[in-house]
Amino acid sequence: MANEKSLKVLLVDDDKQICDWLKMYLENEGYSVILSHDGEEAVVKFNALKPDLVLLDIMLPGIDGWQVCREIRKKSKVPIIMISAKGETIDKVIGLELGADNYLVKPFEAKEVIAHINALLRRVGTANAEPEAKEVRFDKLVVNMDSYELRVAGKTIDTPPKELELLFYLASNPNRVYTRDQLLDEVWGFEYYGDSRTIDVHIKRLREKLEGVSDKWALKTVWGVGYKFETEEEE
Amino acid sequence: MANEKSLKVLLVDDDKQICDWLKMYLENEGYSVILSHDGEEAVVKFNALKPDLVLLDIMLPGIDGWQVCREIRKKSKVPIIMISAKGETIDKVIGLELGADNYLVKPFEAKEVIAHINALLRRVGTANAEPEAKEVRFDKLVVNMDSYELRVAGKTIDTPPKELELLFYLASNPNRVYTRDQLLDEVWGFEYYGDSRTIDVHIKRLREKLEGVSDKWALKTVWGVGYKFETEEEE
DNA sequence: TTTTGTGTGAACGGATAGTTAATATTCTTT
DNA sequence: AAAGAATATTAACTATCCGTTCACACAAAA
Repeated sequence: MANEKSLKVLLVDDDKQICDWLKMYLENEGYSVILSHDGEEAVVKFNALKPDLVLLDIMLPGIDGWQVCREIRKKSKVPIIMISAKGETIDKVIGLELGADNYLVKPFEAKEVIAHINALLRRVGTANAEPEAKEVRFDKLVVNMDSYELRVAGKTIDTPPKELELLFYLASNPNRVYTRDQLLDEVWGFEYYGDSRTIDVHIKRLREKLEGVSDKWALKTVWGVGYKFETEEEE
Repeated sequence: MANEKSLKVLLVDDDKQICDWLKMYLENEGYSVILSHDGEEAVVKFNALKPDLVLLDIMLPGIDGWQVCREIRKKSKVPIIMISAKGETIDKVIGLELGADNYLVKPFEAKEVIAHINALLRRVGTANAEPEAKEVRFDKLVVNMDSYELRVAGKTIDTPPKELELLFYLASNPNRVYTRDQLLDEVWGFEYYGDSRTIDVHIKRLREKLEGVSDKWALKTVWGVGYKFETEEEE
């Protein structure tokens, strides 16, 4: 059950009371919630924050929910659930034809909304199962996290998971220094508590594997700070 | 945008009047409709006819809609919309948690149902875009899921279904690692709860059957992660 | 030099996978 | 419907891997 969801939900409704109420329930379910009380702002926040799902009221000051839905659909297939006090069939049909995935009529219980969100994300999750290959490439180096493979000069090198994850993380953000604690948080996981010298050992083993392969990049120590994947390449 | 691809909808409801009424509207929209008035029959028809979407009433003679939903979800991710006169939140939540994609409360207008069907199929459509290949081939290996046959170097090898399904799934996405949980979700069905060690045993038996056949591919263990079908072929 | 931080090798121990066999379940056959 | 066969799952045990820690050597700053 790998359902660690810190998924972002954009909640758009001019009724601030409902917003706060729903926000509480959603956060309680493990979602992080972005609030917006008008259409303009909703579109801006959507573009900026790339939420994983949108809860969209129709009645909004300024541009209405229909319009927001249209705007979002121009660029994105993000799951959209419309929520509205208007329960007429024609409204539902319009909403769904505009590209919404569902239409819930107020008033509703929080449980219901959450169940719908979960169901929709479950459906989408399977659909978008494999977006882009998680892979970084530099001169003679390929780290692929789909196949958990490290290839150096075309040759596959057997590498334990933690080493690979560490290398992938560093190489994903080249030239940026990370402290040992940051690496433990990011690669090992937030709740992990252990000796930060573990990092050193993994770095050492990676260096052995990558020794003398290329002069275009390297795992560098930043004394007193941490480690970085250094490169001059543009990739 | 009436997509004229004659998608099959399985409509399960014991109320024959509603069935006929909905059937008419659906066919008018270009869907072909399979009717079923009880749970047993629904499951049988589902397995036999592989509909593209299921409309499922809860109140049924014999096994009820919940049970039918569970049965279907054991094997398939087909879109399911529950339709019921019961409008309680708890019913909706249960339905959605059982794996349904949506829940509509009777009475409703046909337009609404159709809009929901279209919306859901639109959402799923992106996923099923690729016509599912029922056969994968690699050097000396053929896995055919129509005939449920495994052929190795031209020779048919008797293989139990689960083993074959597992191999097929892995080989369909070569070089990609799947955790045991993912495999249980994808091959066994997402509502399945079981010991992930089961996977190991199936892998072992597959390896016995495939041992030494080709050096162009292999079932590989990725330690601490899961399994993958590894190959360098372009297929 | 002192102090603090890093490199390195070895070793321990827990987590993970392999394997076999027993049990449960499903499917066939009568 | 019951018995039997085939398959799937679980359980128990073993083998192995690799993540972690420790100790000490070494390097950099002050």
